This record gives sequence, C-alpha cells and structure tokens, in this order.
Amino acid sequence: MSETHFLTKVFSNSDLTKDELDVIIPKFHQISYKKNSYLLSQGEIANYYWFVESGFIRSFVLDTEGDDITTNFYSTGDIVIDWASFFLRKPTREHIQALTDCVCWRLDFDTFQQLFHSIKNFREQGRTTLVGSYFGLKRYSISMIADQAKDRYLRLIEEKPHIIQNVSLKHIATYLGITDTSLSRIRKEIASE
Amino acid sequence: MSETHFLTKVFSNSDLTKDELDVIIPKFHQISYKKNSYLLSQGEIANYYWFVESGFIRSFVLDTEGDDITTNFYSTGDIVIDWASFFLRKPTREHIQALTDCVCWRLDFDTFQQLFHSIKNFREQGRTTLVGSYFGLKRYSISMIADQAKDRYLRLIEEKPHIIQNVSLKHIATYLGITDTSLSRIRKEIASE
DNA sequence: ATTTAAACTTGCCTTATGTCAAGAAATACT
DNA sequence: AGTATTTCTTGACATAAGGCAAGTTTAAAT
Repeated sequence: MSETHFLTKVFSNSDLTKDELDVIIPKFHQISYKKNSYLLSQGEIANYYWFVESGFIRSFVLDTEGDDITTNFYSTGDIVIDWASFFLRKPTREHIQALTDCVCWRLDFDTFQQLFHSIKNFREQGRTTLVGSYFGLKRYSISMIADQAKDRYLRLIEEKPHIIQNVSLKHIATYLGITDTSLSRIRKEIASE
Repeated sequence: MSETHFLTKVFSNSDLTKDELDVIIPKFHQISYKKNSYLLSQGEIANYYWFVESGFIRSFVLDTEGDDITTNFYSTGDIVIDWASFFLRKPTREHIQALTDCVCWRLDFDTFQQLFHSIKNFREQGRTTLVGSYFGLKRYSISMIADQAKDRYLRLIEEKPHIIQNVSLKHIATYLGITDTSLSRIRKEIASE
C-alpha cells in the first residue's frame, strides 16, 4: 500500500520500466531549501541536479554592470540543472535560488554517470530532457528577437501562469529582457483592454 | 600512407580511441551542397546531422510576419544539427541553407543510435557537443538582453571573424536581432573610431 | 561587356523601451 | 499593531533601434 513516489510522475512519459525506476528513483535524495537560499552559486561546479516537488526557483546571471538577469523559472515537476557546469565539470556562471520554501529531489554526478551508461532508457530519457531544454531556450531567444515585449509577456502568462502569480515583477521583467518600469506599463496597457 | 580523415580532427578532443574512430568515421558519408541549396527545410524531420568540411551554412526560421531570422552560422569543423528535430523525431521549424558551395559529412539517425548505445565514448562525446551547443545558445540569449547591438556586433567580429567576411549583412543583422539598416549605421560608427 | 538584381549606405522621422525620481501599495520585521 | 523595506506604479524626458525610401556600390546573369 505504498504511496506512489513523486518521481514516478516525472518519469511517466519515458520508456523506463517499473524495474528500471526501482533502481533509479532510490538514487535521488530529498532536500529542502528555505526561501532565498541558494541551490548553486556562481563559481561552483554543479555536482547535482534537482527535480522540484514543490516551490518556486529561479536561475540568474550577473551582467557586466552587476545587474541580475533571470534566465529561468522552475516549479513543480521541472528539472533544475546547469547543463554546462554539470556535464562539462566547470564553474557555473549562474546562481540558482529558491524564491519560496522548496522541496526537491537531487542526484549527484557520479551516480548519474553510472545510471547513464548502464541503463539505455535512462540515457534516452536524459537526452530527451536536454534536447527539450535546448528547444525551450531556442524558442525563448527567437522570441527575444521577433516579438515585442508585450507579446513576450502575454505568452509567458499563457505558458506559465503560475509564475506570474508567484514571482516579483522585477524578476519577470529581466527574464523578458525589459525593465520593471516597462513591464508595469505593459501591464497597465493590458489591464485597460 | 593514407591521408588522415577530416573527421579525425573533429573528434580529436574526445576520448575516442583509434579503434573506436575506425568504427565511427566510416559511418559518415560525404555530401556536397551547392550554394543556396537546403540541407533541411521547415516541416521535415531531420534524419541527418552534418560536420562541415568546407563552406558556410546558416540556419534560420520565419517569424510571424514571414521575415527570416538567422539562428546560427556554421563553418569548417562545426556540427550542423537541429537537435530537437533529430532527437525528438518531429518536424523542424528551421531551414538550413548553404551560403556557399559546401562539403559535409553526414550521419543518419539510426546509425547514430546504434553508435550512441554501443560506444560509451561516443555518447560522452555527443553529450558534450550538445551541452556545448546549449551553452553557446545561452550566452547568445543573455547577450541579447544584456548587451547593446554594437557590443553584440563587436563580439561577433571577435569570436567569428570568418563569418563577417563571408556572410551578407542582412543575415548578420537578423542574427544580432537588428535590421540591416541599424547594422550599417553601427559599422559606420565603428569605422570612424 | 552590359544589364539586372542584390547588397549596402544614408537621411528623415517614428516608436519601443530605458532612465531617473517620486509616490503608493504591499510585505516583512520586531 | 506599527514601522521599515521592498515592490509596484506613474510622470517627464532621453536614447536605441526601427520604418521607409532614395541613392550607391557590388555581385550575378546573360
């Protein structure tokens, strides 16, 4: 009568079998983060990645003027990973910060490698996830070029409504590539329609 | 006294052994493209990826107004691949076009899969390449937000000088997220310094 | 070689978004 | 509950980049 593990949902659209999941899932360990604490800080080598069970997280970088730019938001079911730092074993440029209290499940690099090279479906699943992230980033960067700020905001509302409701405008603004002032005006304009 | 194969250079910074390369490299087939011809067109499922031996290539998408936006440039030694279409087996949104006559080496999906799952170093190499592409795309998108057009152009000159010399300003402009008119003015400003 | 088309530049004017600063509203702190 | 911070909004003005059209240069085609 055991509860279904949270991670079974995360892996539900992969080809991983029940037996494989019984090997993989116990390798993940639950960890909680307090609001405003960091999962990863600039300069560190990412030795873990995470799946979010509850809470909100953002990643950001500091630009040359020291202003922070939000690069992504994460919530329930999302993978949180600095692909470059984790796989190339080099210091990250990013900060990853809990925006609320969070519960996550994390896996370390050595264990990942062991699973990756021993379970065919696990590496297929991992590759699919990475390619999905790449695709999302590509859409994002095309949107930055092709769409106006207002349209980018409208699309964010549509695609990630839970973000809008849980994250400060300042962080949303930098994610959209605009200032909080401009975002405020865009919101005003939308509200009056 | 056989010539060293072009692809040995491409794989030279991987851990692939001589024996492994002897298996892998013959799976690639040489193919030539005429200037302006397409390696891949929107709507197709990418069944190949390529390494460029000579020539210049660009990928682009069409935005909602039907204007094309260059998403990347490729030249000697670069991998040309639509990660999402190739691995998720779904129709691509991109066009990939030869800007000059080109010589490439290509591999099909099924052969890739067979190598990926049978040769540990091959999948390590592939993963590293994908993560490197992800990292490049991330730098690009951060640059779009944090840097002015002039700085993005100066950085492109520094990082890919061969592109500037071989590609029309129109294509460089859309890659930088600006119009050819603006790029022309930026060039004038730089020239007068 | 001549013609045609494409690429690039430039001027004039418009627009999206930024900057700075002040005030209002919402949250956090003790 | 009351004060201190942070977040959000708004106004006045500044600036980066775009739109359009004409002219020039360069490259392609016959």
